[in-house]
Amino acid sequence: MPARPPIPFNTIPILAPLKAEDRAALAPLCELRAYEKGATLFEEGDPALFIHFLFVGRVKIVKAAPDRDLILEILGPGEPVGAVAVFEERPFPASAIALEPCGTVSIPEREFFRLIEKRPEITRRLLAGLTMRLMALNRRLADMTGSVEYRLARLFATLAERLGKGRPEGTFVALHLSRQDIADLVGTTIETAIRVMSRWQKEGIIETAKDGFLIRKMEGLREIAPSE
Amino acid sequence: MPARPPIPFNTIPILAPLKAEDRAALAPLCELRAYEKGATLFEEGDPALFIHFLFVGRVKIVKAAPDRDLILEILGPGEPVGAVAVFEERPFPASAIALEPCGTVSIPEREFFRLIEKRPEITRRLLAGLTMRLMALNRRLADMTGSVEYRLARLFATLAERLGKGRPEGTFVALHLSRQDIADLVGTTIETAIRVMSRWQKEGIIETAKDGFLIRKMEGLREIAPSE
DNA sequence: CGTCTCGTATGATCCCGGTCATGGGCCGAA
DNA sequence: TTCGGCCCATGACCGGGATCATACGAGACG
Repeated sequence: MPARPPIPFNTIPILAPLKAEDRAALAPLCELRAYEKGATLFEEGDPALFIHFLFVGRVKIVKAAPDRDLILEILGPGEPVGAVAVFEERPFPASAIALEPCGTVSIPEREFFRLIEKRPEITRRLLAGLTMRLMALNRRLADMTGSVEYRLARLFATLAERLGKGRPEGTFVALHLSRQDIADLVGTTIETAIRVMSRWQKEGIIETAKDGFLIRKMEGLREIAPSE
Repeated sequence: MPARPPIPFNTIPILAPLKAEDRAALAPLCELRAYEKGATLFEEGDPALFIHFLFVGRVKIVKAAPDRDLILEILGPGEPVGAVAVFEERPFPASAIALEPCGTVSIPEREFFRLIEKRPEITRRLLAGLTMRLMALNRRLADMTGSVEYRLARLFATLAERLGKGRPEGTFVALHLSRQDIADLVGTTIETAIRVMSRWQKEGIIETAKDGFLIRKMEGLREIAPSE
């Protein structure tokens, strides 16, 4: 067996509390995987044999809706991917696709169960993570009733909040999303997404860069979608 | 101190595994509460001081959206109400309103934490419940992109699945919902909800009774909303 | 170099569904 | 009985956004 790269436990909050002995026991059972941009980690309907933990890159969780698709969430480094499916012992209810080059630690389902059996605090962390996602989903569900422009404004407001960097010209969100992605996030068509984005571009509210978005006028967004 | 009615632990799956001694310790700290139809258990923004467990009746969880309201879920006997807010130590993110006369056992937040501290299997059950709700929400979110008729068909299909009784004339769902409730569930206005419902009535698909709905043609619903 | 594909952009058209208005049945209060 | 609410129902109107069609720039590749 060739030398294996070390598992980056410390970049994964849920696994960070593991002690050295746990890590040593777990490490040989994990797989380290790399995915290119656009690659599929798993597809809706696949059996959930592994739980994946992202340590680099971002992944979108996509559910195929009757007509068009919908992006349920975007996960970043440190987050578990496909945890609920593994926990429920069901096939994945949605697909996971790499938005950027990604790396995951993938733990076989059986090992994962043994792990949470042994370490209750992991369960606690999972619980905390799930409740947060539940509340976020609740919000999104409620937001889905507004206009497309409203939903888009919300989207960029929360993106800016979660991963925006302050800059002299405005707030920069270092995440490339195609117009199609944007449309899938707010549940609309690519054309309308494009229309709103180009209008905002003209109005100097937001600007699309090669590797992300520059929000020039946060107030512009806020007056479209008064944040609560 | 007057004699207190016994706490119906056994009707609440999450609390059922408690042993006699736990129950004896917990009982004096719980409150038994009764709510009339239409009464408010708690309102969006209230501090989450109690976690409630329903043992009779049904409750709707409503979030006030920018323009109209949206019913996030409908909870029945045995289910926890407001668990996530308590767990996150935040104010309730939505309101809970009794759809029918309801009874709850309400446990003070502190006692609840002490409980899950002591009994890890309760945490497990919570986790299982949350993941199920998460998956249900995911589905609903994806469904929100379809037409109103599609969403309504989905609504009644899942209602029939969850609490429908077989009858010679069709499937009966013993749950009274006003047109406004129906509209809030699928995120539309009362008028369109009424329109679709009366058309379906004419087409002999569904019928509104005093105390619920009678679905005469499940196939009628299925061909509008092919269930996965 | 052409051309093929992919993402972006924009206009024309049409329809679902939101809004406004009106009316009817039912029930409890005066 | 009459009045005032509340819920259900139906019609007229109009606008946001989906759909269809077309076009343009950029990178990939023979």
